[in-house]
Amino acid sequence: MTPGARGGTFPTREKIKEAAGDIFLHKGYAAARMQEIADRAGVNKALIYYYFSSKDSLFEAIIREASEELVMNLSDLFALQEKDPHRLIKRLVQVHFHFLLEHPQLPCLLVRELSSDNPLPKKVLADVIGRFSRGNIARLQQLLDQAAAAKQLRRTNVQQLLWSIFSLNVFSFISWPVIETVWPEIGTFDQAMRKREKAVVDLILSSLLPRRSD
Amino acid sequence: MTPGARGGTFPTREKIKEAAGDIFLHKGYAAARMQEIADRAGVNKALIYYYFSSKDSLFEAIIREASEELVMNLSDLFALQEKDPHRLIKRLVQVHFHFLLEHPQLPCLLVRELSSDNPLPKKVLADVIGRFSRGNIARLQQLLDQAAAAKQLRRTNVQQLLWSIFSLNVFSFISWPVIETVWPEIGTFDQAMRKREKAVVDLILSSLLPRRSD
DNA sequence: GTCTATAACCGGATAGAC
DNA sequence: GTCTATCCGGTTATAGAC
Repeated sequence: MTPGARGGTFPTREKIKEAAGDIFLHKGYAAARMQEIADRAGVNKALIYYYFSSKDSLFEAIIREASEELVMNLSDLFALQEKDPHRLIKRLVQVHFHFLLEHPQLPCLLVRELSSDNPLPKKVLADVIGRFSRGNIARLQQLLDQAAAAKQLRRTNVQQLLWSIFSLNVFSFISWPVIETVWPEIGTFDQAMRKREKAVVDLILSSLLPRRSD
Repeated sequence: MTPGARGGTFPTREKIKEAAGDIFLHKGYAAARMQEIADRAGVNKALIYYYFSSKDSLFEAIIREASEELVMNLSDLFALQEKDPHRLIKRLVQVHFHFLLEHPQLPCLLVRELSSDNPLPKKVLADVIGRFSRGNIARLQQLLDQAAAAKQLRRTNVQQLLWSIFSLNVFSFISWPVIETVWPEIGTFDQAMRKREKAVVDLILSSLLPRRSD
């Protein structure tokens, strides 16, 4: 029987997954070494192959798990049935941003692997976003259209808006190593990210409001 | 004597660099294979080592060259001495976006390598951005402050603004493989990027304008 | 379940002929 | 300058003892 099939807890398997997450996230697939994963997990390298059939299948387990968590977070938000688009979008930006705070290296990993030959990360991410989109996007566009008709917000394309939110949030984390280097006075990671979250929320919400000239 | 030291043209060396650019950009450093670079360049693998001492030095040549080009583009823009901050920022977004259109894979490469152990990409990029920043940023902040004092624009932090522009533009390209998959009705790469550029310019400029409530 | 030992392979780099 | 042939270290993966 495959280990893990019966549903108890498997500390060794979990330790390996945790270690693999750290290493893959930090190095990317190609540069990650099974020996290093084994060392960090405190187990023998051969033991990894007892639980996972190959480097590939271990990698898949890692990214699939992280992606599932994001979908759940976003779905929870929409389940709240917030009616005010302004507040909903503010929360959307914040929920996404805080998810990234919990997984600051995930965006780098996905970006690294998205343009590689390995089709797996793209498949997983497209699947995740696709599941989130179904329903939620149409509903958000409807709220935006109503608010625009009432002159409360500018007319806005929901896909471009989500693309922008996604870009601003994810890239805040991806670009951190560079920002830290070229702009040291911004302070520690935590300080900088608190400021950054405010700036992103402010940018997105400002762009939604009607202009003085409207 | 090192090949290339006398300044003539070196078609083979150039062919290798071009091929290496394609492969490194597509795969990242660790996954790139010297054999594959040789095949694409149409030369023997050993010949690469005649022109470049190692995989490392070939990689450095590639990213340094691309980065230099971006700095030149941005410096040209600021050399124009545009006085209207609204127009300057619009041009800034567009120049950066069009540079990325010419090098659509560069952002992915830099992101991939930035979080790796190789310190080179970070050094190169920090150097490039640092050189652009010197002077230009202070001047832009001054223009923004003047416009804010005259109530033409909202009060804006220039670093957060540049961070946002950088994020929106770069991530448009990085996320393309995903966007294309989850949102196929957006059309071809060219069509989508034309629309995306408009959306980014619009988002940034909207956020700068005073709100109706100000 | 966990280990040691090793097979099998791959890829960067070099030697040397032409 | 360009090629063929090869070396050598490192990495994934497996065999088999305990």
